[in-house]
Amino acid sequence: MGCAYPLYMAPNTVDELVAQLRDGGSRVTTARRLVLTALVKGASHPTAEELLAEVRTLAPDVHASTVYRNLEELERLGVVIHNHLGHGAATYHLATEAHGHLVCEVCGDTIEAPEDLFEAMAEGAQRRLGFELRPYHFAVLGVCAGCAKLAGGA
Amino acid sequence: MGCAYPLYMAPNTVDELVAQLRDGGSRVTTARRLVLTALVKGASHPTAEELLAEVRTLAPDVHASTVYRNLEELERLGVVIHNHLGHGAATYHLATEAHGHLVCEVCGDTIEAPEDLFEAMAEGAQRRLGFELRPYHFAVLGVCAGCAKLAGGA
DNA sequence: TATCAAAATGCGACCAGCACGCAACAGCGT
DNA sequence: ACGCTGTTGCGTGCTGGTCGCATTTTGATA
Repeated sequence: MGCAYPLYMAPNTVDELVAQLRDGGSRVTTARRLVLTALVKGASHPTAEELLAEVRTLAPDVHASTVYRNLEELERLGVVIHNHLGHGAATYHLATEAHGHLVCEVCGDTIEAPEDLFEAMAEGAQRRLGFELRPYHFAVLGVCAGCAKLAGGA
Repeated sequence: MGCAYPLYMAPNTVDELVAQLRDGGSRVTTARRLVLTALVKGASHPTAEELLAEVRTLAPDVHASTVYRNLEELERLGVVIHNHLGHGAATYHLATEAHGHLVCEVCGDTIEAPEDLFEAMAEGAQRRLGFELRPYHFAVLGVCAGCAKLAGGA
């Protein structure tokens, strides 16, 4: 899997991401550039389908499988990361924006977890089970403050 | 894969689970009884499909959708719980055996997490974000001791 | 023990999300 | 500008699961 490690602090313009593509030996195509553009400019946790829609606003003939394959390739190159925020489609973002997610099971809201939230657990899992946590790939679910209040009050 | 965790010896006989069904106002059918039997006697984290196969060894005509609907109903009654151990199909177990899961992204092995592993994180999420963790529904992924050793050595 | 409404089942159609094989096309080193 | 080879569009297929509907079964009541 992994190639290069995600940089800390990448300016992440489309041009720079394109350069990463070239460095990785991949070709730069219209569809690919548009996928990257959508990732840079679009909403924060887009699904493949949302990215496709975004891409199609500029290039209506791009096919869904192209987006899937591009995302796969971009992930192989360490440019993007996908994660699973509960049921349903995977979501994507730039690798430089890696972070854990807390997802509310009630309202579906996604909170980006503070860096250090997983630390104690990661340390415990490592020490006690030899298990190296990767808490970014799958979200941790629960109930957000707002929904907990509603449920408690009702 | 050996799981055999010392649960608190829940007296989950099929008969008792059937009684829970009756108490909940549901009817007791052959298919339902067989699903419960498969959950009690079968492997530790069966998917719906595996349960179906198990059920069909005794009642070959049971339909997949029946198993899905039964699992849904059993969950509604609080008899079973499903969780997601990474990609692929959901897995089911009796509600009395609720526990978190650590799943190895490399070999797919499932470790049942010690009760207290999530405590610090749950406390932190609660205090800092008002987020009430429910770490049981979705597994936390990572790399198990064996696979980490292989990767490190190689 | 027979009756009967409601619940559950079998069956197939259908859905989302995604992977894949293949022929045509296009990027880019030369 | 050429040609190798990576990429695309398109259709097809797969897994995991849901839904509508006609038929069967359950279990409360008579």
